[in-house]
Formats: sequence, structure tokens, C-alpha cells
Amino acid sequence: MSEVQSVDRAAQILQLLSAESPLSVSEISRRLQVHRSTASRLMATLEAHDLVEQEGQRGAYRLGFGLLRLASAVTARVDLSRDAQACCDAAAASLNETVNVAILDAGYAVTITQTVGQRMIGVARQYVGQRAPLHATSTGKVLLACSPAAEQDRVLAAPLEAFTASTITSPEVLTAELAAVRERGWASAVAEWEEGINALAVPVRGPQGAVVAAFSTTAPAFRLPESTFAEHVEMLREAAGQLESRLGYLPGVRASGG
Amino acid sequence: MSEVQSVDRAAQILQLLSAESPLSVSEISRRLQVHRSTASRLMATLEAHDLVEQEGQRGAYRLGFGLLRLASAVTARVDLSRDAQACCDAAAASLNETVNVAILDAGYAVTITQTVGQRMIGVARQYVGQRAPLHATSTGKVLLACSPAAEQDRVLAAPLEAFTASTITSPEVLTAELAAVRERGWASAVAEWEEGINALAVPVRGPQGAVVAAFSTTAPAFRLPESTFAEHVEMLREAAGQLESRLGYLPGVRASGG
DNA sequence: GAACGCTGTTGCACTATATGCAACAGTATC
DNA sequence: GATACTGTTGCATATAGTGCAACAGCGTTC
Repeated sequence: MSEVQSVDRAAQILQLLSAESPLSVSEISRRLQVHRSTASRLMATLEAHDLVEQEGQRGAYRLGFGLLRLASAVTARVDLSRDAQACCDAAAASLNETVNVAILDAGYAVTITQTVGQRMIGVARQYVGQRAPLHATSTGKVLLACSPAAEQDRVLAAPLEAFTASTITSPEVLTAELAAVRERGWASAVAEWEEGINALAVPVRGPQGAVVAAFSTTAPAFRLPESTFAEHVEMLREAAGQLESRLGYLPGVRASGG
Repeated sequence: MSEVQSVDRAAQILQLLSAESPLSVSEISRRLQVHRSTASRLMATLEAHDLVEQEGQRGAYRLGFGLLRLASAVTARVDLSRDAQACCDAAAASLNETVNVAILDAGYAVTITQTVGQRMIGVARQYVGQRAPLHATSTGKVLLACSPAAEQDRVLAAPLEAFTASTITSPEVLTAELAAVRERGWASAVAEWEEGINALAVPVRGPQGAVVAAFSTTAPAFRLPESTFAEHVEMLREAAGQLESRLGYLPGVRASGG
């Protein structure tokens, strides 16, 4: 149980509305299992802070623009998000699939920018802000492979959760996989985090040459079979190179892996 | 006073952290005027929902990536935000000033995308998610001038708040100003919302030719004097045209004003 | 190394707030 | 007109939220 129940409920309301919008006060009271008057007061407080807003006169509620203000403060903190978005847009146009940039944060791969491929508009999963497991995603494998040995040991020592039948759950297998990632300079996830979804990722280096992000593409397995990995990797490398040049990275200086 | 005090406090914490980051539990307790244990519990609940996160072991707190997830749901709802960001980036590069795209929402001009000009990085005011008054901003004047007469009458009937000595507060003067905006196809705000800050805006039309957004540039008055308005308007029209073509608007079809 | 100041956390008791209830007005459907 | 559902609000009550005290930890100063 959370520390402050009413704040917990308010946060749950925001999560409900991000998944499904709009929702009525009554529907929210049913899902939170509280009285309609409780839901109404929670919504009124969130609305006062612009975190939700009411469509029209009678219900229903949706998320408010105040969240954009708060989120802007988050992306402002991540230096590369501004450049990354532009490069995602360009890469999504050339790859014609969903493209993401993720950073390593508190033991997870966190997507900070995403451009949905034309074929996936309206149906693509939202990854921005999502904490993805390092062992089961292409971006996670890239970020982990290029991390200090201590970080890698920490992940390998923890239980490796299975998300699908294909998820790597053996520390030995993961160790070999990370070595292969370093060797060839890219990572793949073949239905390892989500059934039927494949992904490829390459590293993005910062001004000093350290890996600061991973650049990836995601698609249904039938559109991203292993036979096409090489060509997609080349496109990803080109896109990542665009971002790296914006970040001030000079290729050939202390390059490792690919 | 808000309806649910502890939710109100939690929302205030998020606002404090968006303005200044990171902040310690003790500092937050001082600013909210609550006990340190209260602040600690509020932070713990926000942290459980990824709305804040702790840097390192000992304080301090900053906003969390969970806000990006929520904000993504907001921008996903605003159809034109994806295209608008790319056009803002391009326009900011050519204008070399801050550029914004705003939509009309609940009687306000709400900025949905912003690219900060190179000269303003680090110091520019954050407009994204901000509700700007229609009578005192360039985007607001564009959006209001191109609104149905009923919406214009509603704004003109309400008290026109003065934000600076230059703000238009007379309904007659504002009516004439809106007619001029429609006539020439652009609006200006000369230190009307913020002292020393000038702004210019042009309309952005959707597929059916209706005005769906305003495209603006903002700069200190000395860099955007009235003598340079004409050239800046041309650049804005070009940028807005880029966005309009992405949105499917064909110039010459039912064009009104400029 | 000791003293001091500040930090964040947590168990506990108390009280102030959050809650549910009841009632109301409004809307949509049959 | 009857019915069902909606969102809001005054009020009383129960519970959660709060402050207090104590603790452990960290950084600074002497």
C-alpha cells in the first residue's frame, strides 16, 4: 500500500486516462472502487492543477496540458532529447518503421523519443517514458553491453525475468549475447520482450565517445525478419551517426565495437 | 482551497520540481509548510508512480519519466503536434529565435510545441502546456480573430486583464485589432503579455481550410522591433506553409485574410 | 575524534481531512 | 412520465494523513 492513499488514487486516475481517454467520473469511481463523490473531488483537484480537463459540460475527463509543462521539464533535463527527436523523425521516414532513442536510467532502458512508423500510426505501442528491461530489449542490450563491468555484473546477478518464451533468462547466455553485441556493434531482440515484435538497436556516442543512448527500430517480426537485420542495421547506424554528429561525436576517436 | 488537500500538495510538488530541480525533502517541506515526514511520504507516493525520482541515495528529488508517459498521451491526442515539432525546429533554425505552435483550447492559446532559438537556450521561458490569454498574445489574437463571432463576443464581453502597461484592455480597441489581424493575416504582441518581449504569429490551416493553430516567434523587443515585422512574418508564413502542407491544406482553397 | 547541524525515515497517537451517504438537478432513453 | 444514470455538494463520521519524537546517517567545523 502506498504512503498517501489519496495521492495514490490521483496518480491512478492519471494512468487510467493515459491508457483510455476520455473517462467519466462514474467510470473512474468504478475502476478505483471509490464513491462517485470521492472521484469527483479527486478530479476537481487534478483539474485545478491542469492535470486533467473536462470535455464539454457533462463529463468526460481527459488528461490536461499541465502535464506537457511538467514533461517539458523532464525532457529539458535530458540533453539529447531535442536532437534525438529530429533524428527519429528522419529515420522513421527512411526505415518506414517505428524508431526510438533510449537512455540508461536506474537499471532500465528508458525511451526518451519515439517516432511511429507510417504503417503503425494509431496502433503503435507508446514507449516514451517506459522503463524497459535491459536483458530483453535491443536498446537494453546495447546500453548494458557498453556499460561498466560492475553494472553488467549487477544485472547478471539478478533474476532475469522471462517476458516471452524467447527471453534470455540464463546469465551465461546473456553474457555471450552481450559479448556478441560488443563484437558486432548492434543488438537484436527477437520476440524477447513482446510476442511477435522484433527490434534492432545500435549505440549512440557522445562527445567523449562514451555510449550515451541507443537508437532502435521496432516492428512486427514478419516485417523485420532476421534475414533483413543487416540492411536495417546499416540504416540505423546512419541515423545514429546523424545524432552523434549533432552531439559532437567524431567517428574514429576511441571507437569500440562496430 | 482545493478539494483534496494532499493531492493539491502533491501537484504543488510537481510544479516546484518543474521550476527548479532537484529539490530535497526538507526544502519541499519548507516551501509547502508541512512537516518533513509529510513531505517524505508525499514524495514516496509520487515516486511509486514514477512521477518523481531520487537522484543518488540521499535526496534530492527530480521529476520522473512517468510524466513523459502521461504527456505522450496528451500530445498523441493533439493530431498536429508531431508535424508541428519538426516545423518548429526548422523555423527556429532559419529565424534564429524561439518558435511556437499554439492551439485554441477552452478560451486560451495553449502552446503544444516549442523550439527555443539558439540564442535563448537555457534562458528561454517554457511555453509548452502554458495557457496564454487570447487578447494579450500574438497566437491568441490569431486564434481569436479566426474564431466564430460567438467566441469573439465571449472574450470581448469578459474583463480584459492587463498584464503590462501595453496590454489591450478596451473591447473596442481589441475589436479593431482583430479586424486588422484578419485583414493582414498576422498578429503581433508588443510587450503586451510580458515586458520587453515581442511576438508575431500567423494562422495555420487544416485540410478544410479552417484555422487550427497559430505559428509564432518570440524574442526580446530589441531583436524583434516593429521595423522587422514584415520580414519575420514572411518567414513565419513560409514555416506555417510547411506545416499546412503536411496537414493537407491546399493554399488558394477558401483562403481568408492574408 | 567530538560536536553540531541538517538530512530522510518511521512508529505511534491524535486530529483534521477525506470519505461515503443522501439528496438534488440534469440528461438520455424507453 | 418513468427509469436509469450522471456529477455535484452539504453534512456527519471514520479513517487516513499528519506532526511529533526518535533514530541513523552524512557533512562540516573545531
